[in-house]
This record gives sequence, structure tokens and C-alpha cells, in this order.
Amino acid sequence: MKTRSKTQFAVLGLLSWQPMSGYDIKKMITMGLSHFWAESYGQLYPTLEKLVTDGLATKSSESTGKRKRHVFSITEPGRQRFLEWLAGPTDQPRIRNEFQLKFFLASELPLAHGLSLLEDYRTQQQEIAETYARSEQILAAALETDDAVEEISQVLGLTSRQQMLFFLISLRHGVLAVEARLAWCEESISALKKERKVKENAGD
Amino acid sequence: MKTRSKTQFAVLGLLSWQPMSGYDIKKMITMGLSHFWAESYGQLYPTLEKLVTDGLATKSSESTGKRKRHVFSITEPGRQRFLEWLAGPTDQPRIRNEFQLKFFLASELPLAHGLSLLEDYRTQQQEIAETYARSEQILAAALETDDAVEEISQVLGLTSRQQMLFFLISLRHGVLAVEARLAWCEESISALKKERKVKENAGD
DNA sequence: TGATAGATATATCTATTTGATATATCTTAC
DNA sequence: GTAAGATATATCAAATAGATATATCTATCA
Repeated sequence: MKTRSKTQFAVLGLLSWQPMSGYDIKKMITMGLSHFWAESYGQLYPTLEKLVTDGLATKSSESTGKRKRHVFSITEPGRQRFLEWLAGPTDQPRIRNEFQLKFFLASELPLAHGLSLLEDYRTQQQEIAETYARSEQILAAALETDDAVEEISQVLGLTSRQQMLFFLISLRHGVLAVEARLAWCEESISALKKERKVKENAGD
Repeated sequence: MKTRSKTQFAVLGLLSWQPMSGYDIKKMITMGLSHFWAESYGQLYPTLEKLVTDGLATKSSESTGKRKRHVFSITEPGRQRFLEWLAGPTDQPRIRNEFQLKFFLASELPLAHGLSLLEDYRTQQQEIAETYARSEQILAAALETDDAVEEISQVLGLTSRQQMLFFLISLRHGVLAVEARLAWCEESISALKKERKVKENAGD
């Protein structure tokens, strides 16, 4: 109860779906959750060990050929802990957005700096938007026809229709966010261009 | 060049406006940049010392009465380093959004869990939206009348009109983002309610 | 056949960052 | 003058990121 780490809950939550190794968990997060969550190995492996010592998960060592494989399963207390967290209060994410920091700190420099930053940012966000759009299309189509897309369900372990629905809704969060950022780019570029004109006229 | 820390650039950027103490910097970030940046003392003080040993800033110890005060100023190499960073590549922020994690991990639980999470989130975001709206109004009014609002300029050290414009634009980023999140709440709540109906009918 | 390039899987280490807390000084109201 | 609370400065343990190390597996082609 003392630890403030969210990693353990991310891990417990994924283990509540199916037993997995650290590598599996990392892959699942990277492939499917990356638009809202990240974990590093450096955090993952110690957390898995801690869950075992706390009785929230169990570790079993399989061996296929020479490669050893440590698969972790959630225990009943682990499931309990996961549900408690889910029902408890949710912290605001801490944000450190390098682009916004740059833009803000460019406010004393010539306007061209700000405009250049905005245009780069817009390009970056457009690319993200396209990536999202592709994923969204595939998923929405799969959900429409009640058809499990092999690739998706394999990598992400999405089995039920409801799970796919939640995944799609999660993705929509990213889609709407990136759309908002693009809209912001447009209005900000306009605002700076307008300001530039004001300055030019004042300079006459 | 080896360090990947962004903290030093945040600090250099603020020092490029005016000399400040660690406490001043922390206050300025907390008051004005919190919608896109955060720094902790634990990072701030070591960073300030490092900037001094690297020749990017200088430290002067003033004393008003008994309280000692360490004021840091940017040097020319420091200004150079800041500008290099500004012109260089910008990393995507890493996101760990506890709410979205919860929502996604609730996909195997009864729909009521997801709906409850969404409704709490909506309330939270509505409050944030109101806070932003207030700040935005004050700032926009100040900019309209070319009138520097005391409070703002004092705490944030916003002196020029251009600086206030950039601050307002930064804030707009937050405003549009929170609006997008609220829109997402609405469509997601609808989607889950629709799904609930589908299930009810299937259960007949 | 066996050498090897690259992918897969597991793990650790250091640097960075957070969040909580410690300590002293200043200000104000009583 | 003194106690409560605000201001200012700083440190430390826990959490996290990012880079890297190491070994195993797979496919391919010389």
C-alpha cells in the first residue's frame, strides 16, 4: 500500500488476462498500449519479482529447448489488488512536452522561430494522425463484421468482442487528441502570421 | 552533449529571460507552465549546479538580512546551448496516462466499470476546462487592450506583448486538448451504452 | 553442412525524475 | 515577543527511462 508505482497495476492488469513473461508484457504494451502507456524492462523485471514476493503473482519456469522462459500468473490476492486500484482515485498524468516547452521559451526570440517550430510540429502530428487512422480503420472494420483480425488478436491478446471495442475506444482518444493538436497548429500559425503583420506595419 | 536531460534546457530557457533562484524557477514553472511542463526540486538544484560547473550559468550569492539567496544567470555559452536545443530535434513526450490504462484494462470486466470510469474522468476534465477558461479570458482581455495584467506579469515574468501572446497560444493547446477529451468522453459513454443494449437484447 | 546475420528473448546498469520530507527564515496577527 | 503559517532552500529514497549486454533461435546461402 505504500508504493506509488503504477507499473505493478499495469502488470497485474495484463496478467489478469493471461499468464505472460516479462518479454510478452513488454511487447504487448509496446504494440498496443503505446499511445497511452510505456514500460521499460528496467522497471518490468524488478516489478515482476516483487509481485511474486508479495504473493500477487506466481512465477513458473518453463523450458522449450535450451531457452528458459519465466511465465508469471496472477493470484487471487493479485486480482483483488488490481480491482482495488481500478476503483480507487486516478492521478493526473505528469506532462513534460518538449515541443510545448520549446515553443513557450521561444517567445522572446524573433517570430520566425515560433513559426518554424509550429510547422515542424504540424508535420509530426500529421504523421501520427495517419498511423492512428490506419489502425482505427482495421479495428473498426473487424468490429463491424464481428471478425477477429488475426494479427491484432494474436499480438495484443484481444479475444472478446468487448475487449476489441475497448481497444477501439482507447484508440479514439488518441485520434481526437491528435486532431485537436492539428487544429491548434492551424490557429497558432495564423495567430503568429497576424502578429507578424502587425509588427511590420508598426515598423513602417 | 551526452546528457539527454531536458531539465537543463528548461532552466536555461527561463534564465535567458532573467536571472533567478531555484525557488523562483520552480515557482514560475508551477504557476505558468504546469499544463505542459513540470520540474521537481530534486532535479532543479543539481541541474543548476551542473550548469555552473559546465560554464553555462553563473551563481551569485546575495543576502537580504539573514536569508541567503542564490541567483543564477545564463552565460553566453549557455545562451548558445539553449538556441542549439531549440533548433534541434524534438522528442515525443512519453505518456503514462493512468486513466486510460485503467479504462483499457477494464475491458474484460462488466461494462459498468468502464462507464463509471468514463463518468469520473468527464467530471475531472470539466473542472480542468473551467480553470483553463478562466485563465484564457484574463489573458485574452489583457492582450486585447494591450494592458499587462499585474498578477500575471509579476509571477510569470511576462513582460513583452509577444511573450503574452505566446503564453496565450500555449494555453490554447491545453484548452483544445481538454475539449477533445470531453468530446471523447461523450462518444465513448454513448458507445458503451449502445453496447450494453446489444448485450441485453442478446440475453433475452 | 556449417557459418553467420539478424531476429527473438531475457535481463541488468546507470542516469534521470518524482514525491515526500527536512530545515531554516521571514511575516503577520495577536 | 511569540506562535502560526508562508516563504525559501535543499536532500533523499523510490520510481522510471534508455541504453546496453548476453544468450538463444532461425533462416539462408556458400
